Amino acid sequence: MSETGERPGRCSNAGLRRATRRLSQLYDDAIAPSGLRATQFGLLVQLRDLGTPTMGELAEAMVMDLSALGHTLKPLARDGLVTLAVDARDRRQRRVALTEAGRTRLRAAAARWREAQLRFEAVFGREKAAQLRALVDEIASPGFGEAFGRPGD
Amino acid sequence: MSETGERPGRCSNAGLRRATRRLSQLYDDAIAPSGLRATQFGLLVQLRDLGTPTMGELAEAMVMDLSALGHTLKPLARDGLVTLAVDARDRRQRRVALTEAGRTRLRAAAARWREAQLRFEAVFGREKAAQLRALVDEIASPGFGEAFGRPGD
DNA sequence: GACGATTGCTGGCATATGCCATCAATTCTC
DNA sequence: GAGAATTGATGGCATATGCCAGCAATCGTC
Repeated sequence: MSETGERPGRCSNAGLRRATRRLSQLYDDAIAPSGLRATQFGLLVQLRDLGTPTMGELAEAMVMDLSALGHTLKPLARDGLVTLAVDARDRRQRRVALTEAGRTRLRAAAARWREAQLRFEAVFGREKAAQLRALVDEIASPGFGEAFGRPGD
Repeated sequence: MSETGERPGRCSNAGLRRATRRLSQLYDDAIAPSGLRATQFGLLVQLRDLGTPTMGELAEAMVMDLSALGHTLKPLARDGLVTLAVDARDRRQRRVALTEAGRTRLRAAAARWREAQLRFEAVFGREKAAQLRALVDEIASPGFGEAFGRPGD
């Protein structure tokens, strides 16, 4: 039984990516008619929850690179769903905000998202969906990166 | 207790994406010195396991869009790590193959990957890592997309 | 065995992400 | 308070991914 030794399992990262591709596809199919990608939907939800965060705050909450966030916001800003404004206190910072158009679009997408989410929970099982959420949330938590040995981040 | 009703949890898709970003970052940091991205590493491992699959077969195994696979292979082919060859039986098909250089690079990356993987399992916990693998593998499985209502795929 | 349907891949376009170099604004230090 | 160090964001470049519109090859049918 050398199975209990140091042998690592198959790649967790690759597995996660595969699942993400599949799931994004399913959510995208559902949300697309509203004019938002599933990714953008997630970003807008986070933005709505945070209010008017700075780019840095939003990036951290999204577990996203700051520049990546900037790129991702571009089409949303272009379409008038979000705005970027220089912060009065610290003019280096940009405050991101959801516009009225953004809120409207978000509401429309949310209805479709809800269906996809319920369908996912029905197909995958509520229990497992909850387990999965707990596991990925832990990985996404700020503490995890540090524990792994990526200080700061 | 209206909690047991139809209310969906937070977005599984968004959660999965966040975790994927974080984890990819950690694996990337570890693997990068070998000259491969974590994504490319995963692709080459899959390729090694399949032998000389057609693009379609590889795409399905990777849960990836065919054209996305094509794009992803381009830098690898450019660097001489993989080759694409017309299949003799069916000239529409392209057989993908790992070159010697590809194998060598893969071996180098595998050593680094192994460390990252063991570290992940140590930090996250073997049990939970295994649970996560099982959950994401199910989502990535071909049957899941169909069950969700995305026939064919 | 010609023709239409199907299959497998490529190319163009768009978003998703990340790294690094840079620039601007703020803070720290003497 | 001037200059150094730090912080917050942008721009350029590269990969990651997906959709759709071709194109070429194969298959099926009469």
